[in-house]
Amino acid sequence: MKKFDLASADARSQKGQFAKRVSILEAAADVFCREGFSGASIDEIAVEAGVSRQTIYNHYREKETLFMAVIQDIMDRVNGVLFSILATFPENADNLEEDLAAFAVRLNKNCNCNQDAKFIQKLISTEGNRYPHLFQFWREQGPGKTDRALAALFARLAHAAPLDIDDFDLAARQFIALIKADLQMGGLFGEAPSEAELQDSARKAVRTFLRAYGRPAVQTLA
Amino acid sequence: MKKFDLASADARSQKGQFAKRVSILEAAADVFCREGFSGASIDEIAVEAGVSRQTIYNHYREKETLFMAVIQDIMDRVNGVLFSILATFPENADNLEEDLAAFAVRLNKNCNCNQDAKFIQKLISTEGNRYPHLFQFWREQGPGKTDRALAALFARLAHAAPLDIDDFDLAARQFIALIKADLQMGGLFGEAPSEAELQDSARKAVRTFLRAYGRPAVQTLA
DNA sequence: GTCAAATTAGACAGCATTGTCTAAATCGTC
DNA sequence: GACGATTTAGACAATGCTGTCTAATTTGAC
Repeated sequence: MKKFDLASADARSQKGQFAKRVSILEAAADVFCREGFSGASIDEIAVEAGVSRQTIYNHYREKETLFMAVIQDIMDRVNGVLFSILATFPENADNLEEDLAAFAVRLNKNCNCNQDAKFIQKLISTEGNRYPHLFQFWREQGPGKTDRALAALFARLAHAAPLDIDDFDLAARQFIALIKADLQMGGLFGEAPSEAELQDSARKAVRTFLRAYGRPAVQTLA
Repeated sequence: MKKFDLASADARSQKGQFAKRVSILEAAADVFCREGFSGASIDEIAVEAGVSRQTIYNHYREKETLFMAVIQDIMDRVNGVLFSILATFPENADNLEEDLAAFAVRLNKNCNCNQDAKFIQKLISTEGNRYPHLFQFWREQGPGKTDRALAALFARLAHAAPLDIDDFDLAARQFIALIKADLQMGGLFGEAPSEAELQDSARKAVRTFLRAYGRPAVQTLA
């Protein structure tokens, strides 16, 4: 919310049609997310974007086009962030618990407690039935790909770390489930968790994960 | 969807204002869930309930009253089912994995893949911000209470079973997270999982849970 | 069968919204 | 400063929705 306001204030003061497009997309995301597709009015979006209604109709032919554009825009952004974070998955066992917990914090912060991520999650549940093809795509490109990618990363890690995993896909899904366990309740509209809570929650999740999947560490023999 | 249709068909053929109230509540639930609060029209609800629009206004003064009644109705039902299932939590360690998995299946089937449960989850995310007090209530009476109740049940079980749990609340949250791990993606609008999938998923979740929290079973000494 | 209560269909006002149109104002660029 | 493109404010028709009203019909109980 505040993020969008600030951003659109920026855009409002900037020049050029590009800035207006951005401003509209952000305001639209905000309003669609608050009110749902039918509840959102173009006028409201226009006001929040600091733009006239007609401008919106100039850029996006109709309400549905705008909606699609918003979804597409945010999906791209979320996916980009997601895969940049997957790239930081630990590769060795030097500080396994530490590294996995830090990774979990990054994942939660940027892909679960994120404004964009909340938006997608919410819109999936509200308008998912209305636009099956769009969300089919999201399902395959987003969570679907995440699970498989994470499974591969665990497989790689298992070479370097004392992990006893026989089903990497399952382990990946369970890892994700565990690190989200404490965030579920706050859900989509609660207050965002603090940094400390994120750290603590991730640490506990990883600890449980490693108790289930970690082989007893090889004791230093010498 | 089909469930509601059948139910309202029943109600339509029955007599009495009670049957009409039920029929209206069910149709309203269906339409609110499909369309959201603003997207749902009273006319649509009336048609689906097999009832005239005016009758709806007779029973529930306005749209918002009807909405509240629907939520309240479903919340009661969901909570009832939920606590009846919590009552079936295993008490001893005779068949721990088996019993926990069966419990997980019951929980998933009746509290996660349920029509009512989906409804509440969806409405929480769409209208949660609009009616904070209502959903504050849900949050405390629903998931909040579930977590604590389940924590107590694990504490009781730990007396009889070889479980190494130091934070029962955490374990309860993680148990719930794990048994939902495979259902997350299908999410709110995908096809319902088959019985076999439910069994399999629950079994794997419980296995991981017990690998994390189960002490190595005491070998029969004699 | 009678009578009161509940239900129905339909008309209706009031309002919000979408999307179009136009004429004026503003912007970016040269 | 001039000119073409963009933006703006506002009016506008069409539509759909809520909630009220009424008059006719059906239902349930006696």
